[in-house]
Amino acid sequence: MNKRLTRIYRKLYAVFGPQCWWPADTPFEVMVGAILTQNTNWGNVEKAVANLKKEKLLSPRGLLRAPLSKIARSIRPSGYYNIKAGRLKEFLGFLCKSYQGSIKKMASQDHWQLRRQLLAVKGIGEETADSILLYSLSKPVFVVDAYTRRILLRHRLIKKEAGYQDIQNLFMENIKNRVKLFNEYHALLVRLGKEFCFKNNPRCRGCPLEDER
DNA sequence: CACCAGGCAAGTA
DNA sequence: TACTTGCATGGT
Repeated sequence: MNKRLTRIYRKLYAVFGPQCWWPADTPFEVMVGAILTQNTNWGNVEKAVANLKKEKLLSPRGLLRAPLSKIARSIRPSGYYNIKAGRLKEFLGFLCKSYQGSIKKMASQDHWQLRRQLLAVKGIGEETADSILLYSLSKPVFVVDAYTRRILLRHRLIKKEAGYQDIQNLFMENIKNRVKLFNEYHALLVRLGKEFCFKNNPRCRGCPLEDER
């Protein structure tokens, strides 16, 4: 157990409390949200998801049936809407071909195997795959995103050359392998990042980890 | 006006 | 392998 990572988690949890991620009504909604939130503000994703619900498109069958143009129109607020509409279709194609459109069948697959399959889908990279595994299917996989990298860099826990796998391994080899822990830890890092760790403007004033650096 | 947000793929050298 | 670029909306 890495003391530093454990201490940071305890401190964040003490300050912010449980984050209860992922904010969605169904596992499928989590998967769709994971694709829509790529390099995009979450508030815009919520608007897109609301549109999909309104159009009755937020289900495997709904998205499968709908033409690309209709999906694109619905998810417009989330940005990159043409790209993302295609990515949703790609994902649906995978879900149907490999698991007959059944989330349940998908969930019963070994998660490292499933991770490889997801990465083979055009439009699903490491963060999106891991978000689906952890937040939709409750698999013990740590999610790494831009905030995670930025925060670890500022605390000198990683080098700037560290890749996704390096960062994921750092967590998975040094904290307890629990879904609940992975879930809350990543969500807390995002929470911290949103409030105190901007790209070119680290707002250290008042940051709960001020004395950690 | 500039910059940012819970990335990814494709092109280039 | 290691950059670079396109994709796009909405908030600050």
